[in-house]
Amino acid sequence: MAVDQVFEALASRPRREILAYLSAQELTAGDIASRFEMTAPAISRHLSLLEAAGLVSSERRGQYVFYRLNQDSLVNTLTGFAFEICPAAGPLKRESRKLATRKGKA
Amino acid sequence: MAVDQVFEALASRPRREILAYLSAQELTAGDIASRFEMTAPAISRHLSLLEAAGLVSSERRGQYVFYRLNQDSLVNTLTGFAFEICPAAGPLKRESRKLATRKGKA
DNA sequence: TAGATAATTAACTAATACTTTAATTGCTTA
DNA sequence: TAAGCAATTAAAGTATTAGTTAATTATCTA
Repeated sequence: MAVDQVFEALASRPRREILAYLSAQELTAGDIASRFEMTAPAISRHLSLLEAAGLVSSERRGQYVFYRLNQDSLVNTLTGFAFEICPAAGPLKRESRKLATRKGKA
Repeated sequence: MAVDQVFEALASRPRREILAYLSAQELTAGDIASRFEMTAPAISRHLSLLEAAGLVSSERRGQYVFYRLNQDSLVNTLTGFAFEICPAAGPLKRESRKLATRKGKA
């Protein structure tokens, strides 16, 4: 099950920070590495893990490898799990109401 | 930040299964242990970790210690993170629509 | 083609996490 | 108070993870 890999991938602050960086824009492996106090190989491993979990995708363009976030994968897994554990409770419902409202306004 | 502990806690299949069991009803440590092929001390450690992360609460009643799920804590953290990474995207929005619809019907 | 840059893989070390058995604590009841 | 069950804590071993440096692969450019 991919859920295992996703939660494993998320159990690391630097990996979650990488996802946050990628939420704004796609970045090269080097771009990402430069944002951390860690060597490039270490970042490369984190990226492999995130990709294996299906949370990011990579594409080589010339010398560079660009990484981008797979939003759906992340959101599907997290909300899927949240709904499994507590079907329709609390803050998520509130969030949804907010979203629904915004949609109504748009 | 509690987020670290929550994601750490979720990075374990048995711990996620414990949460799933607790989503239906509160259970004693022994009840939970009996559902796994693992010794009681091992389960006890998993429970401690879940409690430290704020995902469950425990209460001793006589000989027994009852555990229950802290739904809000789980949902808050997961949706908080999901929204941080992708503000209003995809399946969560769909989920919310579904919820909003159900609410309309109720 | 040779040299330089980007990125990954390999090999190794250090730190963490998981599980087990054994010992301990808390509560109940005969 | 002693015996017994529930649960946790302690101690110890094993395995996994995260990080480093060194070597390798891929691409670009002079």
